[in-house]
Amino acid sequence: MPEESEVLKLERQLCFPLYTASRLTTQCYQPILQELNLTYPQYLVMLVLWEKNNLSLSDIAQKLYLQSNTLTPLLKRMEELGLLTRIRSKQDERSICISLTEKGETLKTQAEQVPSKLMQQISLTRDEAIQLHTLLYKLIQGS
Amino acid sequence: MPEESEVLKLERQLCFPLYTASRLTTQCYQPILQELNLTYPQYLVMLVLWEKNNLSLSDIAQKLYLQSNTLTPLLKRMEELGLLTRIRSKQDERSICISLTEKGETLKTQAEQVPSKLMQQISLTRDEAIQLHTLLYKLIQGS
DNA sequence: TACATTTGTATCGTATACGATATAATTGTA
DNA sequence: TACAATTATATCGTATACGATACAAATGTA
Repeated sequence: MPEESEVLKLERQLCFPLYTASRLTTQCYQPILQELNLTYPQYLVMLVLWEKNNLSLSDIAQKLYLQSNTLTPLLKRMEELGLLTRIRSKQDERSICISLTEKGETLKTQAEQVPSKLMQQISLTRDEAIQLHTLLYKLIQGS
Repeated sequence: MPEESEVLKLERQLCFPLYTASRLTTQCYQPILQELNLTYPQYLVMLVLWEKNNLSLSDIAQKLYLQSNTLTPLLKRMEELGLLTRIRSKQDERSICISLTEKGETLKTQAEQVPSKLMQQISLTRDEAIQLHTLLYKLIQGS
């Protein structure tokens, strides 16, 4: 059992490198995504929609583990940017259907360069990246 | 080489689980830290100060990879909570010395329960946690 | 069919993050 | 020693995050 004075050391925590690696990685995206005029969370929404268009807010929320209080304003900004439309569903008036505009669809071609550009900046081998990927998903599944 | 249509899949990205794991882990802290009346970034500042008191803002910034535009308001709030003091250094009037108050020092005892409480909620084995820790620091060092 | 419950979004308030910029103190240097 | 460059914080604007709550539409049920 470690001493009391040890358990609170910053370097012993798992959360801190998680939080920091996430922030610094997002910062790595910034110059790349700036060319697409997207923020990082906006890019995530685009990834979801490029994969499957015409989703409800709650579909996106579930895929990204985000809530309406984050997504509603985020999607409104993306609508203002002309990337997508937000239309009330007729089957269920509570639900909102998010669809890519042509501009949003077209952006995908440029975005295809993003992942490789990012991986070039990252100091992990391919194997380490896969390992990290696996561990992170395990952590997420348990949350 | 993966197909174009594959490279943008959400599940292929490293950044997304990193971002999500970080957010969800921070959410795990929330009920635990609420007992200490601390937010997660405030807790990080406390970890730094419990380890070494009387640091400048830039010392803390360097350890947490944060900037003054994040730390200044954060530290002001913590000052209002009575956890620390912010006093201009006499040797260098540009610098500000952050010191724990007695209340801030005392909180450490309660905080010693936090790491184990958190680890109980996490779905990783000890080995996996160590592995993840190592990979994350490698990622951070390269940023 | 009234009505309580659930569901899908939205709103509000607060606390980060961070790029860009400002400002005052300090340092380096001709 | 004037003065340009650097350094340590602070301020501003914008965009998330998220707990708490509101609200209307849909659903379940007596």
